[in-house]
Amino acid sequence: MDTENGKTPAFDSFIEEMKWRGFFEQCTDEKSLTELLAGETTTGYIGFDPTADSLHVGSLLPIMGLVHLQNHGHKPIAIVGGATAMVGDPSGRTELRNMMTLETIDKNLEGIKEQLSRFIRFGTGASDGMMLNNADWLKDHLYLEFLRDVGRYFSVNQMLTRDSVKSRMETGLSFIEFNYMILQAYDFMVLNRDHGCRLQMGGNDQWGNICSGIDLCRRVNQAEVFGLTFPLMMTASGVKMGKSAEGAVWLDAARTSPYDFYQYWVNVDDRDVSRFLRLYTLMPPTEIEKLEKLQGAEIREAKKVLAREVTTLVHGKGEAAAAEKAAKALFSGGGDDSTVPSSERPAADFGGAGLSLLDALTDAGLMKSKGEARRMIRQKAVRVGGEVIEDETLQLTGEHIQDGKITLQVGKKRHHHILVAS
RNA sequence: GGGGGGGUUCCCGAGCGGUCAAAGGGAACAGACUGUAAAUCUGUCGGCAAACGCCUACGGAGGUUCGAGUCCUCCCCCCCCCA
Repeated sequence: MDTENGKTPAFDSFIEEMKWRGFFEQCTDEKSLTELLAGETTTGYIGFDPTADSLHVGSLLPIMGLVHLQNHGHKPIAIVGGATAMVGDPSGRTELRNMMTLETIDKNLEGIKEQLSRFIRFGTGASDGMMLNNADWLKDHLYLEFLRDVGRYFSVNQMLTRDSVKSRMETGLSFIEFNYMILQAYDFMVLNRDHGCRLQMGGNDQWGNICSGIDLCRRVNQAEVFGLTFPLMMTASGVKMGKSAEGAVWLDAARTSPYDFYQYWVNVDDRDVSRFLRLYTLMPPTEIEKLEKLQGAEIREAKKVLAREVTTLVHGKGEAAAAEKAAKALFSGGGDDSTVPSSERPAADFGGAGLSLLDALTDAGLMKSKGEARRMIRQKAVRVGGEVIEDETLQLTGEHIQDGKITLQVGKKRHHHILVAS
């Protein structure tokens, strides 16, 4: 099997690497799947929900799954669920999600495509990735036809035993959600039929849906296909992966700046570092194992490597280096701080009475409201030019400008520079 | 179709007609301690306001009351049981 990026993988097999890196949760038939992967270029897919026009850190795990698949010479397919997003997957949810309009979904698809192409090499070669929208084969079906051709293969009895359904028996499950499983199974069947896809991967909450797809492939295509699931990612503190103070951590630089993205990873819990290095970077095992040996405060070094690696994967080397520089300037002192999150204001704003600190904080996005800004000041959390401010009514004037900028800081970690345009 | 139980601030969840911006817990944020970690302790946690206070919120729309998250009517949604 050739590896097209020229590097020799540290692992002989995809499965072996997935296991070492912590991606492997369940597999439908590990032995046969291993044989398949060893013998031929295998096509595998993962579905992504276009519920927003950007993917977030939560999607990074499946993305990396596809990346590894491709690195081992196989062909990854990313399905964007244009059709299934209209239905809403009940897996892992407690209530019916809001339905999305076709226009929104279309818009979101574009953003996601763009992002995925930074991780996966798309093209027409044997192991080049493909991106497909399941609306293409789902949207024109007639109900009766679909029931007859596909619905006949599903046993309600069996569907009721699926976790995603069972767990909703108390809170309720609408018929439209109940059908999600069928649609996802149908996706797999179509991919198998039209693209020779033999493997579906996904989070462990997808197990039931994946199994349904495998059954359908066998029944309709007489094909043996496989499923592999990843563990559901929680941080050590039991929070869903990818949440920060400002909400979700996005892969889109416009939504989450590379600086904030970098900070997210530098700030992970000690207990998560090793796991994350394996899951979210492509570093070779020997290097990761070296970092895993670090103890105490040294773990910070491992976090920096983690942050740099992941930021590089998502935003590129340049942005990662800039974020690292900014972090160094802010937390270690000295260095180039030109890439710290900033905004611009005309010098005139600081003439006369000046600009109220409260407005400056809220405009910079450091605070959601002036009330919050006041509270923070009372708690001695706000610094201007490094000095703790205790006066809520402070006006920013020329005297606060140093080197053409005013530095704002909230708490230890949130920084912002107001660049004063002359 | 009939009967019963529900819809509360980010989440869970309590809430006698006034003292409810609403108990308690979680999450989150800040301060102390640290290592931009964890744990711990303390504080904060709808908006505007320096403050008095004003505004917006308890599924939706009306109503009764000096006064309603709390009572009444209608509507929407969810759960359970029966048909």
